[in-house]
Amino acid sequence: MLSQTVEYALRAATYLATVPKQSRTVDQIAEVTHVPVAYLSKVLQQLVREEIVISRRGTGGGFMLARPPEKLRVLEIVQAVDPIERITTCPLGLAAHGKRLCPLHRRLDNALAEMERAFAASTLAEILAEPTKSVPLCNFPAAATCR
Amino acid sequence: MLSQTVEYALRAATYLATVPKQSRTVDQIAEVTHVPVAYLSKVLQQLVREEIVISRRGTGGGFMLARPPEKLRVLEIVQAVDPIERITTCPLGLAAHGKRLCPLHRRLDNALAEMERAFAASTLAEILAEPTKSVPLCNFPAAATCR
DNA sequence: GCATAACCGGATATTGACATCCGATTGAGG
DNA sequence: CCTCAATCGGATGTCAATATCCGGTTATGC
Repeated sequence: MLSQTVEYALRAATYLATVPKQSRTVDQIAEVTHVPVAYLSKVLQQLVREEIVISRRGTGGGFMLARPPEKLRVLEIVQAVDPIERITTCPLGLAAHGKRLCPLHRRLDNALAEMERAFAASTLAEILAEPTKSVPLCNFPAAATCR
Repeated sequence: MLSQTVEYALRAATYLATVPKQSRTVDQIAEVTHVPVAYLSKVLQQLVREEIVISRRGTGGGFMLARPPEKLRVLEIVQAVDPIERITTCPLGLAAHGKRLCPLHRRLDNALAEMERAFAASTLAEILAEPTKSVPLCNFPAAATCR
């Protein structure tokens, strides 16, 4: 339902949000987020192209959020790596009819719209600010307690 | 986001709902729904196993809804062919911690829950009953007007 | 009981998502 | 300007989703 790539991108972004304005190398991010390092590198490149993240090469380089966590919504990260494709025309491969969807596809598209809304509703900052008492599992920077 | 298989299963089920208690052959269903016939056959077999649809072999056989359209929810068809996998434990591959999700995965799972809710909200009967005036595109049995 | 209609199940492409590898490029620091 | 650290980009490998094919099985009707 949600692609691995989205999951990886969100983990990376969430981690970077815990150290805003600082950069981390692919290897560092991979270790904390448990994402295969080579693939994570590709995912981060996508985030760079979409200007979610900024990269710097060379010594002391790495990846850094392009904006403060308050200004980064989960939806933006999803759309950057694996966009939610809304249904805008009848998928039956029919040419000559307008933009109106049949009741079935209207409902499917509504469900997709719900997803978008849900993802647009949170920023990375909100995710990190959440109290999340009682064993903050999978939570950064408490990653050490997570294994 | 939604798999082809789900799309195909829903088209087939929606079509069968327009002729409840009657059976249609794979070829008939494939023609109306514009789904590749060989693959549709596999999808229908899945629906048979999940008791969404009943099959009969031999002359006059085919596929038929197992229940009246009022009793068939979109969600059931989705779950039959490509189940929505809710996030029940931290996906970071960590063994020794409970069932509690971190804020990030809590939100992702909430989005999945929204999808489930959206799909559970409609029955096939409701989809067919919708007024859908003004060129009922992609709509059965007006399939002829659809091409 | 034979011919025909239709689904069933297994074997086999094909395609895109996921993943790896490595040489090229860029930047920092002495 | 040389070395080292790090990303970048292209080539390649793997696997599950999609899709096809066909022989086997079951049911109908004569």
